[in-house]
Amino acid sequence: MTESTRREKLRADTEREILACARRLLVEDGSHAVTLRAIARELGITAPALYRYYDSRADLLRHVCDDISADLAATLNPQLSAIPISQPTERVFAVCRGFRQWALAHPREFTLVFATSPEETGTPANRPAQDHFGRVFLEVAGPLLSEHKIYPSGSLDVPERLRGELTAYRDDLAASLAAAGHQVAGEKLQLGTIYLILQWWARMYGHVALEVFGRFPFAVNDAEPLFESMLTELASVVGFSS
Amino acid sequence: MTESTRREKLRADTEREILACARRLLVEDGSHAVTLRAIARELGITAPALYRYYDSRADLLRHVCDDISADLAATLNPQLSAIPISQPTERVFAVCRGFRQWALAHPREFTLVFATSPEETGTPANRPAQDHFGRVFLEVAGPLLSEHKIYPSGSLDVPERLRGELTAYRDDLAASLAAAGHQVAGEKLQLGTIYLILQWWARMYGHVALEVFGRFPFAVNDAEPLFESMLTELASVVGFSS
DNA sequence: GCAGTCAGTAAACGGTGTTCACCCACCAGT
DNA sequence: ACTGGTGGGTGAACACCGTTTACTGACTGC
Repeated sequence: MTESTRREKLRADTEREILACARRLLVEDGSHAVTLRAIARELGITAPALYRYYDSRADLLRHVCDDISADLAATLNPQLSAIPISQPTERVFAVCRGFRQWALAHPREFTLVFATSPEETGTPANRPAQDHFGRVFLEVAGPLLSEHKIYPSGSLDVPERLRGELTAYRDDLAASLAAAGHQVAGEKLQLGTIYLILQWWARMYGHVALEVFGRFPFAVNDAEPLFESMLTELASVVGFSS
Repeated sequence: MTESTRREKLRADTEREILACARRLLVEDGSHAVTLRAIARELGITAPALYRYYDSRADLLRHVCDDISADLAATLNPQLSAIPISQPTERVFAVCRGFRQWALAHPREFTLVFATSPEETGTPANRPAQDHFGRVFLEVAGPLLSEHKIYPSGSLDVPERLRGELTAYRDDLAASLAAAGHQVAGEKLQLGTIYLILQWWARMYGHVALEVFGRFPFAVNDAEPLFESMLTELASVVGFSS
């Protein structure tokens, strides 16, 4: 952002150019087409020059991932702002629908960011990667679920073995929400809430991934009704009729 | 199976050797290591010789996929046979648990078969690929859900726009079940049942994929309780307490 | 025995990621 | 204004890769 010297400005420029070119190649021809030589060719430089900017192809792909998830968050946030905070359910729905729409419209980006095993890109455990989206999702789902402090309707207790990890995550989430301005009364974020968020995320992820990959057990031409009914069902689990 | 001539026997042998070698490379070093030259090197032949067996690397990978899902089915079926047909719920649970266990024990195989976008492997739309598993799952879930002819507890009607596709799939499934010996009274396979199976599959897939990829929104060391509670919840949706 | 089939080979083409030595425009300091 | 260093970019090279081509040579069916 704050490039003072002339050199730094130029460097930042070509860095942006590299990422943009990589994204274009990814979108148009798939991740296998994101090639150091292809990028260099397009920028009018040679492949080894790219090593001044990234340690390796894997490193470059990792940055492309970050770039993509930042874009995803930038797409979701405006849709979110259009819905008043007083309608948290609608906000969560907006995020979910937005995520699905984005994934369908950007299948290759989705695949790279959300459906590539960490080892393929050489991702070291906990990259921020999809965290940009995770934050958006959690910052919406968190308030929704915490403000109405609802336990799963099924009266499910949180499995004993999960309590420890869920507790750690609750603290992490609470801190992140506080840092973002949202004030959530600490105790309102119950473990059951965290538990629900996890299940919600797994379910939405499953649907979207299957739809993007066309891996439903039979050819589904239009999975939107399936998605919508999942949303209303999820909402009803939390205690809303939609 | 039935190789009559000597030549055919030899050919089938080296074909098995190729697949075995490819699988080993996949498991040990990831799919990027499954290389025609590496396979040839290991078999003591040269790379172009492999073209006598497969049209291309993509074609070979496709056969590896089939090999893997056949193995998956072979792993699941015995676990299944150990549970009497009179306990369909336990049978479905066994398949689900077996699938998760297999995926965790074979992350790279899982990734290749279940989480690779069709275009990467050049898969032409509807490969049997994961169908081997799909069949096992459906042949268990189908009877369970049809015999007890339960609608989703949430009283959800099947979305109008899905009825057509669900109907087509019901007929397909019924035919496949009949072919496998299971006799399912046609009308018992209600659309709501098919609908449930779809959601069940999406949910299980989502959980397993997230777990294999380590993409839960926070570091979950042991997701088994999460998985188990999902199973009991799914069962309760169908009307059983477990 | 002969002709044909077919697994396997060698060589080549164009592509890849990555490393190395080098060049040279620019910038800071005297 | 000269100088020395920093750093973006180059060219050649290495070791791979998938794939095609023309060719060999052993086995097979007649």
